[in-house]
Amino acid sequence: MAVKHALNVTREQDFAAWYQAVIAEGDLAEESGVRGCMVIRPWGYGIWERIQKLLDAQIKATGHENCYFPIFIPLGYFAKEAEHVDGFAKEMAVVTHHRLVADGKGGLIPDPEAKLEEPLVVRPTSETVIGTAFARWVQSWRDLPVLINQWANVVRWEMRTRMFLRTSEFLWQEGHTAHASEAEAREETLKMLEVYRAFAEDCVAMPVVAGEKPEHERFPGAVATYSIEAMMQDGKALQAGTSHFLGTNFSAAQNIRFQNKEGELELAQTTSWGMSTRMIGGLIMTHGDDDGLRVPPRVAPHQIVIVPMLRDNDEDEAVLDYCKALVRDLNALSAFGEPVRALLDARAQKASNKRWAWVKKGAPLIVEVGPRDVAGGNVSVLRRDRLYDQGGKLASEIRPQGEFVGAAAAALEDIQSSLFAEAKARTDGNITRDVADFAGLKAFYDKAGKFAGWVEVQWSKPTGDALEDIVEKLKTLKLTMRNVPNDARPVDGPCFFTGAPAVERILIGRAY
RNA sequence: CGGGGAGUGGCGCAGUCUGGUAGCGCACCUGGUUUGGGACCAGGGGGCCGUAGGUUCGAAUCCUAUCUCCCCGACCA
Repeated sequence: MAVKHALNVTREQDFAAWYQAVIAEGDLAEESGVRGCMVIRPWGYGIWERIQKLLDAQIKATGHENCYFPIFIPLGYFAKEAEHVDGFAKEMAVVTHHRLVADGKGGLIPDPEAKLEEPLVVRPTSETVIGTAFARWVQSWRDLPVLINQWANVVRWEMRTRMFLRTSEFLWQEGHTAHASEAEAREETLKMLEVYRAFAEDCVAMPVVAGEKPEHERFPGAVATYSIEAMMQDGKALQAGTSHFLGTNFSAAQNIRFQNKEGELELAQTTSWGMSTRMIGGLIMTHGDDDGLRVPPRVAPHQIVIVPMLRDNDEDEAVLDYCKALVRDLNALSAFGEPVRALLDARAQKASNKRWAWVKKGAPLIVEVGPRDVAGGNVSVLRRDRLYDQGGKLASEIRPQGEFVGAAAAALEDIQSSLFAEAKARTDGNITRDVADFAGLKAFYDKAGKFAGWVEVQWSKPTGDALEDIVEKLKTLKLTMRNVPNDARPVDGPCFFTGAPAVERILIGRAY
C-alpha cells in the first residue's frame, strides 16, 4: 500500500514544484510581493542563524575578524575594475534620488529636485568598497595580512529568481583579505575553500566536491575561482560556496599598495570568498523527501520537538509537567559539543497537526507524549530521517523516558551522520567516469533523463575560441563545466573534447 | 529580455464569454461530540473583486491605460 505523504507533490513527479512545496509547507519562506525577494520565516531564518553561528566560528578560528561596510557604494567605485564591472553591471540596483514628492495623482514619485549628484549602487558584492578601505589601512608590509569578513545582504537584479537559490536580495558572508605575497593569498583562498568544504559536509551534511572553476566560469576580476559543488537529488549541481584568488586585479584598481621590507612599493594580493542563503536551498534539495524537509541536527533550530497530546481535560496538566521535565533533561545534554536544543510545542493546536507540521519542517526528532506515555513513563519517538517502517506505517517507537534521554545525543549524532551517508552515496553513485567522447555524453544524458548526475572527463584545457566552442557544444545539452576536483585522479589519456593530451579532470553537469 | 499564466476574505480557487451590488474549499471563532496516522456536527466572523479612468440606470464582469507577481527559457552565488 502506498504511503500517504505529507506533501502533495513528490520529487519524482515534479522536482521544481516539490522544492516550492517543501519551502511553503515547512514554513521556511514565502513570497514578499517584491520581485525576487522573500520573507524568510522563523524556521528558515533559524536555520540561517545556525549556519551563521557555526560558519562564523570557523571564520574566526582561521584568524578573521568581522566588520561591516555600507550597503551603498558610490557608482564611481565600480569604474575602477573593468572586468568586475562588466560582470555585474547588468544586475545592479541603483539609488538615484533621496526624496519623494506627490505626483498630483495621489501617488509619490522621486523628487526631481532631490537627484543624487553621484548615484549609489546597492552592493552586489563588496570588493570595491572594502578594497577602498584596505587602501587606507595598508601602508606597510607590517599591516598585512588584513583578514576580514562581513555578514550582509547583497542585491543582484537577476533575470530569473528562485527561493533561496537565486533571490534578488540574499544574505551571505563575504570574506576579504589582503596579503603581501601571492603564495600567501593563494594559500588563504584554498584554506577558506576547505573551511567551506568542511562546513558543508560536517554541519549541513551536504557532500561536496571542492575544486577550481574553469577559466570561463571565474568570478569577474578573479585570477582563480574555486568552488564547492553539491549534487542535488535531481542530479543537478549547486555551487554552494566560492573562494577567489584576485591577484592584484583589485589592488591595482583600488590602489592597495604597501612598502615591502626592501622599501619598495608593491600591490597587495587579495582574496574574497562567500557563502550565502543559497545553502538553505542546497540543504532542501539534498535532504528533503516527499514529506518535506529533513534538517541535519547540527543546523536544526530545534533538534528535538516535544508534542504533548492535550485533550482539554484534567490529565493535561500532568502531561505538560511531564513534558516540561523532559525538555529540561534534554536541554541539559550536549551533542556536537553544544547544548541540545529541545522545544516543548505547547501551542493550542491539535497534536496531530503539530506533528505533521514538524515533520514538514524537518525537526530531527519528534517526541509525542500522551497520558498513556505519562502513565507508563514512556515517550513516543519519531525519527525524521526514518519516518516510515517497512510496512509504510509511521515508525513511531515507544521507549522508556530515561532510556530515550540517555540516548538522545547519540541519536542526533546518528541522524547527522546517516543523512550525510545517504547523500554521499547518492553523489558518489551519480558521478560517471567512463564516458569517452561528446557523442557518448549526449547519449548518456539522453538515456539517464532528468536525474542524470555528473560526468567526469579529462581534458586538455584549451583556451580562446577552442574553449568557446566546447562551452557552446555543452550548452546544447544544457551542460556546464562545474569544477576541477582537487582530489581527482591523475590524467591518463587524450582530451575528451579535442583528443590532445589531457592535463586535468573536470566535472560536467547540469546546474542551478 | 523572449514565451506562458495570474491579480476576487489569511491561503487556494470559481464567477468574467452572456453586466443585475460576491460564492466555494481550507483556515479562523463559539458550542458540543471526539482524540496515539492530518476528526465530526451545528452555528458564526471576515472581501468596496490590483490601481486609475471610461461605457452603462447598474461593472468583479465590457473598453482604455497602468502596476505587480508567478512559472518556463537565455544570464548568474
